[in-house]
Amino acid sequence: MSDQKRLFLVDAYALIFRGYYAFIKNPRINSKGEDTSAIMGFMNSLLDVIKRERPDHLAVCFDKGGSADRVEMYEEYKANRDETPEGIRTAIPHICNILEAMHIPIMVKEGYEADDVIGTLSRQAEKEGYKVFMVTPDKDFAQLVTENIFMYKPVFGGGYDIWGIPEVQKKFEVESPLQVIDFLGMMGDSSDNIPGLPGVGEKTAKKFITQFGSMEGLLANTDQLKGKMKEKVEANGELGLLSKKLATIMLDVPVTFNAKDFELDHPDVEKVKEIFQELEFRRLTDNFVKTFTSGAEATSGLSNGTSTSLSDQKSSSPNSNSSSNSSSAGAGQFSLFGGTSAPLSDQDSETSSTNARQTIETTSHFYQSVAPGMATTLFVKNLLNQSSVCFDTETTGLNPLTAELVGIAFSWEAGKGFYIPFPEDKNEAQALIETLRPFFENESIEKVGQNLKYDIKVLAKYNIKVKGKLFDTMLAHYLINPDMRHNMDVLAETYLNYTPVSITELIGKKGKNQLSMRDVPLEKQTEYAVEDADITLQLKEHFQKELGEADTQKLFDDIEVPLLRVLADMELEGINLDEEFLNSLSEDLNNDIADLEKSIYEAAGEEFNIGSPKQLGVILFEKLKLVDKPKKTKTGQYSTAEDVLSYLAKDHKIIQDVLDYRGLAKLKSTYVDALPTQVEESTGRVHTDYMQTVAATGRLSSNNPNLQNIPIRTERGRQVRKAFIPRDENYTLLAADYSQIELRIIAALSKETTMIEAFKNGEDIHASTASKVFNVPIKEVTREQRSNAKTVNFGIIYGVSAFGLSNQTNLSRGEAKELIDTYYETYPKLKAYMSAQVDFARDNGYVSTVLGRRRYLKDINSRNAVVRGAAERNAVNAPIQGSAADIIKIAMINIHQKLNEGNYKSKMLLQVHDELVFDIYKPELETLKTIIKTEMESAYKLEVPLDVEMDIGLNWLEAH
DNA sequence: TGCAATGCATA
DNA sequence: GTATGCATTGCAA
Repeated sequence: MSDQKRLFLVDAYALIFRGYYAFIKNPRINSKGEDTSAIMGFMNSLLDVIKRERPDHLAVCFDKGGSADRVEMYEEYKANRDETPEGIRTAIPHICNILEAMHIPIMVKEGYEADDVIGTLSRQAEKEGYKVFMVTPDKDFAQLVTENIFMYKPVFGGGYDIWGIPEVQKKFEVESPLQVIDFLGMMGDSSDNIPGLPGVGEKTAKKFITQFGSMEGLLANTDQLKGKMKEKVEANGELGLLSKKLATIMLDVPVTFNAKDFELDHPDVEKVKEIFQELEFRRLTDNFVKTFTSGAEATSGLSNGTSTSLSDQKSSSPNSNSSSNSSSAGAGQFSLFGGTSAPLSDQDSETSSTNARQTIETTSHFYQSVAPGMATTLFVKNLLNQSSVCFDTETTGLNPLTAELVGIAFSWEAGKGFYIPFPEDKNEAQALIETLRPFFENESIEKVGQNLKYDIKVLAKYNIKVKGKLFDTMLAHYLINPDMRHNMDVLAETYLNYTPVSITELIGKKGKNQLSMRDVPLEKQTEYAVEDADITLQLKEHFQKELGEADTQKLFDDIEVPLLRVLADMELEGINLDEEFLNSLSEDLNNDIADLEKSIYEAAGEEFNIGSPKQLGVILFEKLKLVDKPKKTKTGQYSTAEDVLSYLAKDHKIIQDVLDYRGLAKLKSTYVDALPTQVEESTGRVHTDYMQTVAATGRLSSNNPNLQNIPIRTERGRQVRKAFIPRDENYTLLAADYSQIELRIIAALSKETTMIEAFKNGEDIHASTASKVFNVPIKEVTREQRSNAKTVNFGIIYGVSAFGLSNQTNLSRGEAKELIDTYYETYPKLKAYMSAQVDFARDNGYVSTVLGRRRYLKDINSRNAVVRGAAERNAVNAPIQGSAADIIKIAMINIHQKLNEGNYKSKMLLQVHDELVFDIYKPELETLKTIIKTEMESAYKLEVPLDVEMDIGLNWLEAH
């Protein structure tokens, strides 16, 4: 019924708080020093609701004097609320004045909360045939929802959710909104200090509601519960019922809904303007006047007209502001580009006398969109005459497998660029990209971009191969300074003193209301996209010089840029996942986790959240007092980290159970349950994203999902690897990994002949080390000796200390020190090499890998021993880890090339630091085994041979 | 909602 | 002791 009268009831404090905190980082202070954030925030929300909904009836409800009844029931009710912030207390009188001037009724009742007032009024209005909307972000109100009463819930980033019965049912997993009370009662609410049932959180509460329907139902049927949970609930029945009462919104407050009073009529505009002016609200005054004068249609119509004519004016005379008398073909064609052109700023707006960063507003530029048809044809012709062009694709999302092209920006001259918008229709878009194919596939035009891997992947989906020389500014900067971040905004600010238009300005913050680039007006798209291309081009000029200075140029041309194409192919390829297998694994884990949970609760004597280190610490060390002097973390919590607990595990079953629980829970949530959700719908495979510029040592990293940390150490964990399977029955997985590559590198670099010989003779390096440091024949080395030697071998790579070593072994600090000393005596050159690295870093401020990849260590001369120590360990580790990364990158590039040249069906799928995984087409197996092994082992020549182990199998576990 | 702290998976 | 990414909890904004 569209003619049903609508009443809006506004939860004042909730909106005031929300508004206040929205400005918390940047509070609104007027010239009198008053903090007006809360008023501003609240008025914005109120006007927004009025403008959107044009309610017939509206009232604003406040709390007064807290809830006497609730405090009587439970003296700690809301006791942990902080005092109302100053900025909010001072706002209240102003808000009341404004509401009065707006002729909006203020509903309060001493001794009741706004919830109760709203609850009561909404029920009364419903009886009189109204549709009621409760304007509040507070989920507790869900209990009041009926067929005619709705929640009108503001969401972050703008807009509202309307919760009716179906939404509440879904959200809380209840049948009736009234069960929300039971839900809140069970789970409790820390902000209102409603205790709830101990040990019951959101998940358990939902389970109980489904099972028993209500708090009373639960309490009457505790015989159906088992173990500790049963005791716990039985013992706390009273508390449960009390919590439920506290959570219940009252419906019998002595207030009356009087339709006449609640009518939203014409406000005293002058009075409101006066108050706003006093508070120094300019925008809000305009907003208010627009909302309440001529009506919405007229207002928005007017503003549209204005903005259109404005932009017309600007685009009509683009050349007047164009930065340079652009050379060549470009200039002559402007008149043909019938599309919109981004506005150009006039320099007159007194640009920075300060050091303020330049922006699009303060810089002269010529950015233009190119219209379809003849203009585009001419544009492409011009494009093909260039020798180096920067381009940047704009798409509908971040996932290149699903993202559609919205436009492509081009720039080949600083301050100038063009934008080709793409139609939404797939066929038309494909037709348009075909006209650009000659450019992208031209071998002799250099392509410049920021994070080209992304653009290349997007274009690959349109069957476009990007050929020719590449210059990726992100990669360039990664080599110039690997420790910094490399996103374009930061680079522009650092190197060009320029702040680009932010993406959030265009499409909003991420979340519900984020727009797609497609929804952005063409003019804005053009500005944003061309600016990116322009800036990237300018950054290239900057970085090109810096690259030339060291081996960095070679690293860039021979390693990182070629690798970018390899990674793009691997990511597009993805890997096949056996989802059914993971699902069954998940069920097994579930059962085992439940068993452990039960056993832990029994030992603890109560239920708690095992996943919370905080709660666990209290149970273990305060309640059970398992240790005299528990170790604390730096924040003062009890440490429940693995190494601490495993030390205690043999004495206390509960600790072993906790460790097992953690292991299984981690396994389930991070791998078994998460991986199937990462399968890409369009390909049916899992596509990780390799980050080429995050690891300061030169390694790759993998995310969404991370396929470089799939478990292998524990029996249970490694089962996950069974889920990674070949493409189909014609394929098999092959894993090839470098054996001991880091130790081989350190042996070679240090020229430690003893160790080099051991590698040359193909000895078990850890046993060999043990035999030497413990002075026993290699055949007589014990398991423990080998294990300790292994730990030291690895420790060396990381920069050992006696402390660290004794922590990792069963050796005492003294024994550890002795072992390290003997180790250095055995391998004196190794020791010398390490010192030399540190000295080099001290003198030069950096260390480098075999290929000259640098890592700068600014703390190497720090007076702080801890900080300096860390830098010294980096000085030792970075060349080792980084050289290994260099070597496998070379191997990847060469193998990729061989696979392409030979037109093999087999594909390289994954890289895990020292391992490569392939989908091998069975008929190609023998040939490729040779190629892969050869390429990996000969990727880089060291004095120590590189050794690669390979295996094949029906899944990644078997292949390893 | 977003962030810090904690813990844990890999090489 | 090196290098990462991510799930969860609990609190702040």
